[in-house]
Amino acid sequence: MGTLLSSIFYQRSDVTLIAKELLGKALITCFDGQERIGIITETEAYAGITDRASHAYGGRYTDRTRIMYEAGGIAYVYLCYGVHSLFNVVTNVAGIPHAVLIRAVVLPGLAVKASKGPGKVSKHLGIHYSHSGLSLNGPEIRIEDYGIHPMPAQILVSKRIGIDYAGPDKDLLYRFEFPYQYSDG
DNA sequence: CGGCCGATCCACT
DNA sequence: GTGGATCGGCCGA
Repeated sequence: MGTLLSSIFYQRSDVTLIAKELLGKALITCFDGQERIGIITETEAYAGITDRASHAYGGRYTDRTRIMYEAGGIAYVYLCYGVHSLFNVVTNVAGIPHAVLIRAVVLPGLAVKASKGPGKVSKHLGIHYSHSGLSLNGPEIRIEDYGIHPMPAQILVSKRIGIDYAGPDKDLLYRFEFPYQYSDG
């Protein structure tokens, strides 16, 4: 049905551009033989070591964050508030820890049900923080282009959520929404 | 090793 | 609008 995204797509340097271009793409998971699809409708960009909202701010390199330093095209998933697994797309080349948080998808299988909130996205797609590091071009997780491409004017731009600790960077306009309504065809 | 805190969500007021 | 749940990760001692 769709076409996989190339490593070139993920490894570009403009993380906000990639965050916008991920809108409308299909995030597909297959765990326990069950395939689930979500069309991405909301993203946030996290711009690496200079971004106070990023886990990699200041070059922080730990067992958890080292995934972000790998080459773009893999998943960075981490546990938030001891409850929620939050799913990110790692971007840029190896050594530059950029990432895009997927905040919302629409789920064709649930008849136009939206899944808003990054914790719910992972819950509905069966993603767990133990999946951090998996390829986005593999049997468990993949992202495809289904030919859904929002016009720039359709994309809502705003501040990121839940990062009030990030000082001046909390006001960066790094959140992107595409008010897409799924319908058959 | 202990303590603090979070890229959230839900129930309740 | 507010507060509690809940626990791995991070940092300081």
